[in-house]
Amino acid sequence: MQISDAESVVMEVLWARSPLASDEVVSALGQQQDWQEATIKTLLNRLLNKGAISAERDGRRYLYSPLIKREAWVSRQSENLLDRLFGGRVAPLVAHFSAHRQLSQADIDELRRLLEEIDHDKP
Amino acid sequence: MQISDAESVVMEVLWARSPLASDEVVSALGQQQDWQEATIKTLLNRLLNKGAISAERDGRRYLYSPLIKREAWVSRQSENLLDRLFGGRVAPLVAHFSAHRQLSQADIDELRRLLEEIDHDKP
DNA sequence: CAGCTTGAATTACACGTGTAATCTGTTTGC
DNA sequence: GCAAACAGATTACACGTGTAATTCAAGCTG
Repeated sequence: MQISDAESVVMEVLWARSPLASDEVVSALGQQQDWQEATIKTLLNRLLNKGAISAERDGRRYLYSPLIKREAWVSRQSENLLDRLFGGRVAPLVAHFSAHRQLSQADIDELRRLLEEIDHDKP
Repeated sequence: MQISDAESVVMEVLWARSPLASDEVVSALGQQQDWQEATIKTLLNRLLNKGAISAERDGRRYLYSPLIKREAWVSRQSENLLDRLFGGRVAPLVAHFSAHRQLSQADIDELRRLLEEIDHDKP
């Protein structure tokens, strides 16, 4: 199942909190997105048809919840990019960022901690 | 400038070796891609119109070369994904992979080497 | 009961993209 | 010189997407 860019913005709202009625989604997006209500309704509908979210009746309206997990979606996206751009390897990606974007000291520290953790968890 | 998925496949060929005539691109893709010649011609043309590649006349045909650098394109793609999925931070991305995909020992070693290198280069 | 209001569903429409087929103009073989 | 071949240019066409407006149905209000 494919989730478009605009749709993923709506998904993020529902991943953050759910279930939500459509007008709650609208107001959650009000700040950051310059969309008409109708646009958001369309996106909710498309997500519904795709089976990415569910709708539970609540009186005269629906409450929407994600059906797919953010983790799964993030995995698909990341692996896709990793495969296409870095031969499926993580290290070259990190190397790329270290060459092109400042990795903050905090980033580096966190990565180091991560690596140790991983090592300890390994049998 | 936006490069679509199909277009990027053609770009990869030209990034690997250039300049190339269209039929060379076709045969380079013959193995991995199941496209008609006409399709590849279309993609070359679109890339040309977008200014992503250049065409230098060579007798009755053209030789195509990339105008944008792979590095730049990779950067845009990666930062875009990182921003959308991981709040723009590298560490959470690595954490995600370590949780969801086996990081091989080779990966881990390489990451560790990378971190040391970075540390030494830092003032 | 007859509108108003309000959610949701349906319809709209332009644009990029994937995937070609066809046309056109030059070159080359007879 | 004329036909065949071939490279590039133009045209095609369906589908997803971004971005809505319009319509429909069901309560709510006076």
